Amino acid sequence: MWKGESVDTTGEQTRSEAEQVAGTQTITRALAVLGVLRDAEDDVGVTELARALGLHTSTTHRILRALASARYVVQNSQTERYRLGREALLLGRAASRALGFDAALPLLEQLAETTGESVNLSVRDNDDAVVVLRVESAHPLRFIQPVGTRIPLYCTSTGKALLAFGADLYAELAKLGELARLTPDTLTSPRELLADLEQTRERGYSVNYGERIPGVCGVAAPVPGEVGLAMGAVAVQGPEVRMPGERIPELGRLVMQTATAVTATIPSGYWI
Amino acid sequence: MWKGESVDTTGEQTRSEAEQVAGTQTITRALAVLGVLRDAEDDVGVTELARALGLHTSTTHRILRALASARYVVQNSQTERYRLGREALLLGRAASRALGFDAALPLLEQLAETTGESVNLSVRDNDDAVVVLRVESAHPLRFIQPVGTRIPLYCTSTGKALLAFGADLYAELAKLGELARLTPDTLTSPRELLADLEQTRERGYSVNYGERIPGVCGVAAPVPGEVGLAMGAVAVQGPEVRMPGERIPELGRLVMQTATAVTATIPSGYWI
DNA sequence: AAATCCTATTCCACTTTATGGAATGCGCTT
DNA sequence: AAGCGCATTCCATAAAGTGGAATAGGATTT
Repeated sequence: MWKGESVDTTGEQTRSEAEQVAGTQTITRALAVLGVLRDAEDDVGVTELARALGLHTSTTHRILRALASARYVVQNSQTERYRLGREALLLGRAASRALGFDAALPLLEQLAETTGESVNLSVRDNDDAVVVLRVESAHPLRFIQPVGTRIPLYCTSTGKALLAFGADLYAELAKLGELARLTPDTLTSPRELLADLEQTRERGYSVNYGERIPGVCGVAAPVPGEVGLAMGAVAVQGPEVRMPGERIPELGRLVMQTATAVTATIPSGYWI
Repeated sequence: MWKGESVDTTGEQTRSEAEQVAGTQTITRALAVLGVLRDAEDDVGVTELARALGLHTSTTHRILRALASARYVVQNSQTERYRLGREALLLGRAASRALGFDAALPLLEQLAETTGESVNLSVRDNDDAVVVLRVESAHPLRFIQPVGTRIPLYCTSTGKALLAFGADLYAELAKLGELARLTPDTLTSPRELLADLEQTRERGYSVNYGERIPGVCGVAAPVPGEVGLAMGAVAVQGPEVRMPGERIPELGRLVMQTATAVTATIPSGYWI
């Protein structure tokens, strides 16, 4: 039944995620359902959800009912489709407090005020970084990156800070694969990137000058964890016009200062 | 085994919650674990968690491993205890967006600025209300109520708005039980409360003048849902000194206006 | 310093629980 | 009017989670 000799279209891409943890299939599936809902732009139907995860509609429906009865998801009474619910919201608030992000926010706010630019805190997530906390610049022209945004490692200040101050730099570089050219300034050769990362290590902060999005710059510093490796990164981002070359060292200094301060707000013994 | 002839201390209080949804025991248990972690002040150990839920440590541990491998919880490397993790945070952000709270926030912010007082949006949750969105007053002396706070129905502006504009007023009143006297101004008789609620219905907004906490006042209006009943309430809260009697009608008008505007931001077809 | 207690964690036979094939009913399109 | 796609329900099957028991480590007590 599980091998699925009758079903041929689905049940192939799911394997890699689902087989991570043995003995807890149901929970893993439920969390996968929440994950799809999290990334969905709009409401999702049972069939659509089942297809995305390679599950049966029957199974998916049962999972959704469990989640709905706990109010982690809500069902649209008209379309019968689902989206995240109230309890998911409250869980997030509690997590923000538990992980010390509530305490880190004022530090980011101060950095945003001092520099006048958007500030965010990101952490590593598999092959990307993901924004977990942010403060927006007050300028009409500002850089926006909502919480939850996934950003590539090789062409962003945040990503380069995580790489440069993470474990196993060379292994990481080998894993990156092709460095797609996103702008004329993107570092597309491993050699160039390595040189940039070594410079980042020396300086203590990373710089991105339009390598991912033309006209957008960033300066980032690692948030040191228990063993000294980066467990996250604080970045200041804004348009090139407001971040001329001569301003970078000062921004670097400020970002490093904030990143170090953020460490103290994050409960020790954890690796977010 | 499930009846537990050997185990006698646990497994009694759990029944009521766990038996709600049939066919999804595992998920319900996992969500219950998340719920305990959500409400916990500090990190929680496996045994403690198991005891709180009437589960076996073995089961609890397996659930935690599943949640941890999806990063919904993290384990302290030193104490081996657990707390909420990064994915819980991101889920909350997505839920906030999906439920339209991101859109409602600016409306509350404007009300907070206009009135100078703390503002929150709350929804009904079983026998209480729960704060889902809030904006704090800028005053040094301000009323603070973090998101997730549970507040009683009978002695708060929010709660009275939910009661007065909810379904089945008389059934609700009967369910309330004893109206504990929290302050000299608490309405402790059903008769008084009913009169207040009827007045609330006529006015369109509810008023709490130190009925729960001495010196703290609130004015709240219902957020009308699809069928006209309150699906939530917007409240302005502050110290008595800044909210004299003659200011109440104006506050009521503003709160009603905001509450109505909030309705438009919440996706239709849902009942948060 | 040994003993005791209380942890988190692992293992594995058992059986409860989730599974998914099939069927239903509804609404929309062909 | 038939056909499709959807959410939903049912139920025999077996796979998955369960929990008793055992292990190992740390902290506190004797």
